[in-house]
Amino acid sequence: MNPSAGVPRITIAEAERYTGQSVRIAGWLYNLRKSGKIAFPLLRDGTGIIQCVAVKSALPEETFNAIRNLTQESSIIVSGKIRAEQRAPGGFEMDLEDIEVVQRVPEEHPYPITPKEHGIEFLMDHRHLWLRSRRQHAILKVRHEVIKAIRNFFDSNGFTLVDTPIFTPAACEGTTTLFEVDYFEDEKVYLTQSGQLYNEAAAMALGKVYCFGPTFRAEKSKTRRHLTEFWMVEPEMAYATLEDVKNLAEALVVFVVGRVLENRRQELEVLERDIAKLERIQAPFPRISYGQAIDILKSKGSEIEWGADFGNTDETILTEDQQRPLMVDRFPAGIKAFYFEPDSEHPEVVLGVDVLAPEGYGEIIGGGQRIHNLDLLVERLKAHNLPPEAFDWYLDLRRYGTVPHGGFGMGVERCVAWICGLEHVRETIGFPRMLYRTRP
RNA sequence: UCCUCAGUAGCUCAAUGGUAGAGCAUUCGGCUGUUAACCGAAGGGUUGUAGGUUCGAGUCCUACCUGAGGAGCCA
Repeated sequence: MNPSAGVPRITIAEAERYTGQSVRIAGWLYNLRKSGKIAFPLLRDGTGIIQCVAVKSALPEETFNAIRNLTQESSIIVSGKIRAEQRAPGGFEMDLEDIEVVQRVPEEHPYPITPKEHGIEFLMDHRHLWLRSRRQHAILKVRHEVIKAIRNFFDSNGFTLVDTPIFTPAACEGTTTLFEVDYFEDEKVYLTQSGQLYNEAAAMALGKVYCFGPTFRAEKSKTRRHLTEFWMVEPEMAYATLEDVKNLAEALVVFVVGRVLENRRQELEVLERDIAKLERIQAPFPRISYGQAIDILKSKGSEIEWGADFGNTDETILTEDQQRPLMVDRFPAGIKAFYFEPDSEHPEVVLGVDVLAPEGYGEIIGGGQRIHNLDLLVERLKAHNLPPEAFDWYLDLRRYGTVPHGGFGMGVERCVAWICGLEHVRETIGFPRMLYRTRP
């Protein structure tokens, strides 16, 4: 009979509430410090880390030896009494009374990720184990909070979730390279790069909608800001103008950052994020036009000319002295997708907006107002060398009760990388898919 | 796709063209309050691959492979 069988099982996050009580905790050995007659196993269980104390004189010899001989990441269930302790990290520790070793990691194959430094190649090869580290744990918790906040924001602001297809015929926008997939006999489909076109149809049915799912880009981008598979949330609103889109994007970013500050402060501290910088993320965000951005870039020494898209260094220059995200709108038609509504006062620019995160994190949001006039849309399709017959259903939306409408897409990984203050988006998702990495 | 850099013990890194080393990890021994614990000892290597230069190559040259950073493209 296990003497601790009747003891309540708790998580480390709840430990403080059980001070003075005997409990059981199931987890993994994070680290073990030991001397001849006392040992300090650190246990993690996914909710936190707690230090246990095993004293030789207080335990059966068999139990003490089992603890002393534990290896890193062995799965164990411990029981003992929770006690406040100044010397323990976190302020609480468990006086160990009994231990059940679920699996002892054999020393012939010790846990590869030691408490010392590792290179990125090694860590990425061991991503399935790396997730157990304190830092990766914190990032995934923040990611979850960001996603939860996004859904809360839209759900409580009158939006309906309408999932859009992953398999799509041909190009959505005709710009980026897509992943091609065999679809039964003789047919090719492509992995989605955006749900926007479908969202436009859904918005005409439900008013305000959003889709939230994975997005695929077959671009051979090899930078700290790119994944081949990433998550994007895309709201779309009927009867909306560029101004409405900008206000929505601003409100979303403020809300998401606020939620992370409210619920994930501890994780931000693990990540050593400068929290003061996040606390400054309040409306209103600075708003400039593309033309003003070009003037600023030129005044700061950039070679850029009107009509060109921003490079990464341009984005950095624009945001380097910004404390809040920067909104840039009214881009030349030539550098944006076919569906952007032209500015009625300046037809050479379109009503698109990009939101650039501070601290050099680049574009986290892109969107704008869509063309609602049928003839203009057909004209733009032709100008972009896209076959109008491939967009028959999309053009229908302009035949049956067309209205001004718009929306945007926000990249979750870039957003999480910015909020967490990470060097690279590859750490913001459980198992990143990149140009030269699809395992594990 | 292009440019740059790197590849040495399980991991992180040293080594003037001249006997391949250290810390961590692992094993053994010591230690009753440790904080990436500490102290002592041991085992652990076809220096990414294939050629070449040289009396002699981890080091120099060529090609290739793998990875990283950046550019372009994009969220």
